[in-house]
Amino acid sequence: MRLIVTEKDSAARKIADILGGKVTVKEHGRGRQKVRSYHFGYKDDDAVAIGLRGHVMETVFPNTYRRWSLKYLGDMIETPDLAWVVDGGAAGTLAALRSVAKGATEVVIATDYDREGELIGHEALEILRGDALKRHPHDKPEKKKKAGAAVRGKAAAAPPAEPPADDGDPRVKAMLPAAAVDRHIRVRYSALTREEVEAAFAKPSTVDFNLAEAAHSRQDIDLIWGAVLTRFMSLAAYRYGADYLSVGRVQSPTLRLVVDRELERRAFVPVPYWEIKATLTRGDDIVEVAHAKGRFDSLEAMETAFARAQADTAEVTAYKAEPRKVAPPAPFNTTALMSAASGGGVSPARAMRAAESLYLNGLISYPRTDNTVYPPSLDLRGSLEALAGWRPVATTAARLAKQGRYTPTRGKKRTTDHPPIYPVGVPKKELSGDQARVYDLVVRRFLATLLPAAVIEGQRVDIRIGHEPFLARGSRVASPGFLEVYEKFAAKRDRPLPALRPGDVLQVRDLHSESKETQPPSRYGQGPLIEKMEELGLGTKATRADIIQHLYDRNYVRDNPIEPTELGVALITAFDAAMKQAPVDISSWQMTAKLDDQMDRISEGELRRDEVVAESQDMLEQAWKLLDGHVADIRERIKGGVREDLTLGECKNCGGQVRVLRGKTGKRFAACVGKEGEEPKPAAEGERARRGCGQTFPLPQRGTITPTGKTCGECGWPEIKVVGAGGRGRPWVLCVDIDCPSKEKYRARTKKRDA
DNA sequence: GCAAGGTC
Repeated sequence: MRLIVTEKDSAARKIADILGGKVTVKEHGRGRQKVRSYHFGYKDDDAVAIGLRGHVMETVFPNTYRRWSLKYLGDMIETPDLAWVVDGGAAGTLAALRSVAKGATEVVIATDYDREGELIGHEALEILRGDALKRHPHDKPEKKKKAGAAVRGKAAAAPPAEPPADDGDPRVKAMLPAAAVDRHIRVRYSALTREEVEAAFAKPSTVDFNLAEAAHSRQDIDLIWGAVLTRFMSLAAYRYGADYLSVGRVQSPTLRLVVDRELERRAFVPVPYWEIKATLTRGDDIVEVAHAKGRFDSLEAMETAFARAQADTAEVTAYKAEPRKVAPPAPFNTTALMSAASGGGVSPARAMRAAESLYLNGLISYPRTDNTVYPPSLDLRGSLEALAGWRPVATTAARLAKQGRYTPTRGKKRTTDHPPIYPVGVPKKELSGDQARVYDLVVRRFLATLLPAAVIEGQRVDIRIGHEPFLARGSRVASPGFLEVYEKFAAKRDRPLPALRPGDVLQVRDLHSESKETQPPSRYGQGPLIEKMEELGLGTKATRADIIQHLYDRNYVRDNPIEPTELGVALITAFDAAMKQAPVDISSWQMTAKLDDQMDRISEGELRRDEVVAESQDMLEQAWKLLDGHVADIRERIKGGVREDLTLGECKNCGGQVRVLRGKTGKRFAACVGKEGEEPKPAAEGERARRGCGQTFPLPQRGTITPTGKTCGECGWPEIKVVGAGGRGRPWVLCVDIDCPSKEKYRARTKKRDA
């Protein structure tokens, strides 16, 4: 019997469908832990395909390091004593694997065709062979659990097939004879099409253990760095428990991008400039023109030109129209889809969730991919024929389906992991919310990649007013091409000028100058940030949206476009201050670039995992020593940052600071805490001495509260902005004064509704 | 209570 192990259930099912005639599905376990296996006949033998759920092993520290203490950090760096063990959450999967592996004579590793897929394949072999550790070898065996005891987490649902008793052997019991595992076969496919899967099985190979080691080194380094620096920062700043300060190879450089941009904005000095604009008419035609020079750097130069442009009429001196081709966009990979969705108001984290549901419902292909080139094996026509049944794009899809050949666009990234994201089905019921938006986007992008370029006529008219040159630009869609379905930019591209010819005369309706200032660089939106991360190699297709979400959850950033909190700024600037003498790349993206380079060398057999991890430990040791010499500074910066994040503005009564505090029940409220350095007032009997004038206000209990820096026009108390978690929803601006007259209308409305 | 990477 052949045992085929894939990385996910959908791949196991698809492979069974392609290779087998009749497929029998068996279910193992219950509820969320349910695992399916697919049984079929293949080449005169039985076969079973089963999907793991991603990684089934993980890197862990021994329990001796469980306690958070600064005195362990040196040991954690120098002798991390990491072990590679079975992931506790994978118990259900492994029980199912054990049950279907029984009697297998051949093992086929069919995990994803990328670096992590290779490691997952290696994990499966370790477990099947009985080499995998159940727990860290230096940890004591866990005590037997009482039968029927309620245990939280995934492990609880493990069926009894995996013996719960610890017989002292730290290894998982072998599922197959070593010989059968050793002569395993590795198949590699980049799309789950008949053509590719059959070709993969016809050209078997073996697991690339060097490539798997490369991924394994990343796990080790990420854990050591993450654990040591997270503990150091948290302990340095006295932020324990739920408020810990996380640090990581990917999250910290990502935070740095946001913080650096904010610091640039703060350092920005605006430069004034002027523009001259005019409105011209001819009958019903209106033309808005601007001085041909664009920006005037000096007021004098602008005024001179303005004086020379005094006239009642304007004359067209030239008119040019040039067609240019606008190429259709490349197929969607994860980043491009996230970015496009973000532009349409769906955050990357939400878009990813919606895409996941669409994929599980058979509407789009696998949503985690780097690829932007359709593999030739893809059934483009099949998708088009299906889309011909989806009303919003039916005519375009039907027309394309009849076409003989396709020359789809190609992006720069061509990878082996999965095909680009494209529609594979049509919804039976109408979709709603994020899913509707993401599906619509995927469908339109797909059709766009198969449609011809758009032809846009760019227009420019030169006009003289008085003695000065002016101009206006316009554009006209000459041939819509892909814009037929991908109209995102079409509106902007169809702003034609009226028909004008040299010598035409127009009336000057208005001539005015505008005084402006150069603008600081703008904050990152979630879409552009995810693109920047991809460009720098930070995170992966599957993790970038989560990493950004994590920065929100840790209160390092807020709002959208993304703004760092003072805590986020303090964390990054504290690092930098400590690293001044001897910079170590601990919070920069170059650290990842270097790791990538070393992983490539491991996969080529030039370096070993332990060498790369050892080098990384040396680097961390240097960084830690520098940080350790700056504990007090780091503490002060972070405390200051947090205090600033909680300070809403000035108290109208006494000029003190209004700050967010938490009550005994955990509810937050705003209170005047007095001026900086103010002495606490003598306390009444049985009460604590307090600073400030005693003024308090209730606050909304949900969302992130940020001061706007302004005061309310009606009541004079500080104004705040409340934004949902993760930058979701529309920000709500209000003043802290609950009795402010500006709230009358709102209150009247809600009262009526509640009544 | 730590990371990032898979997947649900």
